[in-house]
Amino acid sequence: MESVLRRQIEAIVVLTDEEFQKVISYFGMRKYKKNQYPVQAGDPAPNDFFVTAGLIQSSYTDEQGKDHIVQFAPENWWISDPQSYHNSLPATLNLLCLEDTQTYFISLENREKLCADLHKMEYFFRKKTQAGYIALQRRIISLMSQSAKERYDQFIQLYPQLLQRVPKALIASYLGISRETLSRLS
Amino acid sequence: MESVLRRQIEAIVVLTDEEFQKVISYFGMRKYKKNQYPVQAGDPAPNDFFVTAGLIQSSYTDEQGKDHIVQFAPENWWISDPQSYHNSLPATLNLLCLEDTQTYFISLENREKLCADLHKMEYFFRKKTQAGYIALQRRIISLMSQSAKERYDQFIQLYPQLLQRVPKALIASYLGISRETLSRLS
DNA sequence: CGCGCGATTGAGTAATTTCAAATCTAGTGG
DNA sequence: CCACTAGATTTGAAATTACTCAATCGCGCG
Repeated sequence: MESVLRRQIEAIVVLTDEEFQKVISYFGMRKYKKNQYPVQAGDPAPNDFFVTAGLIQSSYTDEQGKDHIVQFAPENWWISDPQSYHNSLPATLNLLCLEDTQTYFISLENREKLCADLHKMEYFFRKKTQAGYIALQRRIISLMSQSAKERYDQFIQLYPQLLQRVPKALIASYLGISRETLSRLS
Repeated sequence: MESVLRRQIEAIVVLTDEEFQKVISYFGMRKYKKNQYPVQAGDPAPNDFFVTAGLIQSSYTDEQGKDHIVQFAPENWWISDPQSYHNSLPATLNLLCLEDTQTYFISLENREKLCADLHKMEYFFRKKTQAGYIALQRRIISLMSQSAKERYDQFIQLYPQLLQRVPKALIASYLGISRETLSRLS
């Protein structure tokens, strides 16, 4: 399963075996059962997770108690509460496993050490965050310019595999619409 | 005006005078008049702009011809079409100067050279992009969980100075609501 | 068989949009 | 100093979109 992480990194920077051993030494590995919470709002959120198997979601619970899905992270995705993680603040999001899940995780401290230690990894994280930034900007534009149906159709195009794995109510929440409205989209 | 850029960078990494001279050598400087377009959709978008004076907005024009403001960049802000910039693709956004504006800009090629040349600057850009990612995630949560009025109130809290400088119709567009609706929020 | 979860359907309601018209305001030239 | 204009903002009224609440349906599993 380390190989999944290695493949992810080597899509951006090539590593020698020794370098990858160094990289992996900064990570921890942890498995979760379905319905476990890797991070709970209010608690510390010291880790950024790379999912090698299973599925995690992050969500925000608003003042009215309504849940809003921020992200789904199946295999090969990274997930955290970035605000809490990067600023060492209590979590504002919940991370919840929607399936039995295996993760490699890295603390902020170790991430910084790793970046200082191996310049390639600083490049990797810079590129990865850039790509994430672009994706979020596209999502904002989508929320502002597209109807519920258009957003749903786009979601199907982008993440067909998630349709099978995630209850529609959660997809609706991710898209910013009610489960009933999503159900009525033909 | 270089000093504005230097202050921005030194909020994150400390530079010697020689290091800053090296940094600035990778940037260009350019002034724009109000209503000029530093980037136009369809054209190349080879530069990331740091605004030292004035105000630039980025916006997306949808299929119905409706404009959606993605970002405002007053002094001390960075702005670009990140998707086009980082992937060397034709612009999908427009950057428009809302005031006479002075910028320092850097091409993707120079940014990469600078990061390779001066490790501190790779750190700077990594941290900067991280902060941007967090801000966008907060904006997504805001769009999904808050009413028009709540978003407007939050905008006033976050950017009181922009209220004076930007027409309400553009703020409405940034918030994802119509100008009429914003006008009706007391 | 019956439970429980997820998905659907119906009806009424709330928020926001659209289109149109009116009003306000700052800057300009006479 | 005033009239005028262009841009910005506000207001009104109808239409649309999506939400909420409630009830029903479907189905896999013990």
